[in-house]
Amino acid sequence: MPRVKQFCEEDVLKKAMELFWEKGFHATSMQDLVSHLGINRASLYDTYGGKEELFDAAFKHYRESAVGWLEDVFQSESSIKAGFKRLFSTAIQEAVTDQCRKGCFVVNTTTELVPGNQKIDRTLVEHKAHMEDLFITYIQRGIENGEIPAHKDAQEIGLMLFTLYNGIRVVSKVDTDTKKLQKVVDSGLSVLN
Amino acid sequence: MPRVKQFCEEDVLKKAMELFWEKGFHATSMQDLVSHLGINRASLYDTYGGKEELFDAAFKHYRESAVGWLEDVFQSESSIKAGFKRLFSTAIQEAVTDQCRKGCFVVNTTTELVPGNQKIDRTLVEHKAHMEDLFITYIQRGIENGEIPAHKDAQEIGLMLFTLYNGIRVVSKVDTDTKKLQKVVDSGLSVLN
DNA sequence: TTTTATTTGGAACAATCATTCCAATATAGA
DNA sequence: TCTATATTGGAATGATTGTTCCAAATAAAA
Repeated sequence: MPRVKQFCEEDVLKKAMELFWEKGFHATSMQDLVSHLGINRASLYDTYGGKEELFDAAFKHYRESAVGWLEDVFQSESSIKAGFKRLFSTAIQEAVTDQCRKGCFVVNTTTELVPGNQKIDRTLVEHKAHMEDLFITYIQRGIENGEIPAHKDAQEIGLMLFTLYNGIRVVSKVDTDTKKLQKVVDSGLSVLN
Repeated sequence: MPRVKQFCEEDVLKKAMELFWEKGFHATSMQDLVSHLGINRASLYDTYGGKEELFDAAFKHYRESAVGWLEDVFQSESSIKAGFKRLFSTAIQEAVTDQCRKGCFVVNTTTELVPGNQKIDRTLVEHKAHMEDLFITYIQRGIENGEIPAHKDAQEIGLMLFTLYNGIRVVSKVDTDTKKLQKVVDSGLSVLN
């Protein structure tokens, strides 16, 4: 009768996420996954269907935790500028620290799989819209409470900072010079003044 | 005795570049290349050695034409701001026009193959340094001739605009809304004032 | 314990991968 | 012409791809 999975699906997704994140969809083989997930090949197909579905699940896991974390940051920081500073400095620290140089899973997937199947395309469009909305709404809040000059265009600045964020995830894969990356952030955030 | 290639190597490189650019290294098969380059499989191996060497050659072809084009733009435009505007608006137009949504070959390669073999890593580091130098020197020129306020930090702005440029190449693969992309550019270029 | 559901290891599959080889053909210079 | 080099089509290589299947083992529910 009703039964419970004997392996921890969260752990499997986490490890699958790491693999796809580091090597990309095409360069990650099912053999890689079977070797590292700690789950049998048959169970893997039984649970997820196939490589593409497993990728979708792992990618979704990444996006949800990334968005959740960002919402936390934007909600918990005392000022709008502090929120953005923490967002960017975390990205820099992640890039400098991570030995694998994985970068951002969303950016990697965008450049590898777009344009691909419609499902991935739609997912990325929706995710981008959600992220932009978070950025813009957050800036709007800063304008309303007087932290950011009222004449500023929240959408314009929000879109720019989101784009810059994506750029940082790219360039920091090649060059992890913290000082240079910090200059990029300083210059970018100057639009908030 | 000395002999001349019977196929045009420039055309072959161009077509190989298009394929690798669009689909990436791993997703492009030798069969794809043989089918589209108009050159025989044996000749291909005879001339380049293998898939990786062919990729290197095609990637080099891209970088050289891209850098050459950028140098032209920066040299020919009347003002520094006009130079950057043309750089960015060309990127936007390319993103909006291209049905394949190829994006930027350098960005795609960075996210797909870093960290990979040392050769690619070194190539990307050198290319980034070269591009940043072009950006920074160009801004420095604007400061010296009075177009850009003297108190501005050329390196800081140059690094930021280069990073933003990379970001645009990413986000424009997902969303080709010209107005939004133009806002990103406007906001980014505001640091020159 | 018996029953039912889940996981396992491993074999097997057909397809595709990058690469090599070769005999035949074509093209150039002598 | 003759000779040397290039290019061709196609077969063959061995490795790896994603996927399916199955009998044995394991674990939970009855």
